[in-house]
Amino acid sequence: MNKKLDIKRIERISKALGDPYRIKIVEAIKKEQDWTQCTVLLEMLDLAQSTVSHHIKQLVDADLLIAEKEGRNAKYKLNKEIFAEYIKYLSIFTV
Amino acid sequence: MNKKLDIKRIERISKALGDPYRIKIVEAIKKEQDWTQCTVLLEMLDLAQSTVSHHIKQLVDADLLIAEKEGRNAKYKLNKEIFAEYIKYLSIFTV
DNA sequence: GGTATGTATCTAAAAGTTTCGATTGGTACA
DNA sequence: TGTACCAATCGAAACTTTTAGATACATACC
Repeated sequence: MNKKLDIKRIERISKALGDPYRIKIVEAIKKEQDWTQCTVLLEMLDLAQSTVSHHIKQLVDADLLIAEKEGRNAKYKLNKEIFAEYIKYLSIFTV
Repeated sequence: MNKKLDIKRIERISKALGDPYRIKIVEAIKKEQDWTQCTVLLEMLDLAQSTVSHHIKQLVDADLLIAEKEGRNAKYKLNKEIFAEYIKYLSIFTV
């Protein structure tokens, strides 16, 4: 485990978090007990389905979200480890 | 102190860190003992002067850098507090 | 099988970002 | 005072991202 994040991954993660809708998505997923259904995110954001799908993809591609399929439904949860790795990287700038 | 970061500020900070040159800039400044001279950053990055100036501005506008003028020279240092606030915000996603 | 439903992908327009060269404005120094 | 120097800003081109509608694709249900 604990694979170091290179500059490209840091960039990806930062970019993924650099959008208000995507921040809302991770905050919403955080609030849920278990997995968050895709439809919950769709209803929450006043955006087209394809747009929400695009935002989710950015987060999944940055490894910030873990996606899973359940029949025709999709569900997501936070990848806490990647958030932790990102924080670990950033912490060098606080000393 | 300890002003909470709102969603707009989080977005700004994330965006500022979402570029490889800007990541290099903060890493370079981190490595310096004291303030980092603007010319050091200019020499380091193979980019036009105006482009480097633009990148620095993104970081300063996100409050990640503190800028100071010294005669006709500019110098920068990391705003450790803002990095710490950002980390604090992100840490909710790791629990 | 056919139809409905949930999500992803494609396409294209609009909006935003990055980049550079040119210009500007301020400070140093002859 | 004039010239050199450093950094910021302006303007425009290239590139990227965001957005929505249309379409595709899989799964569920009748």
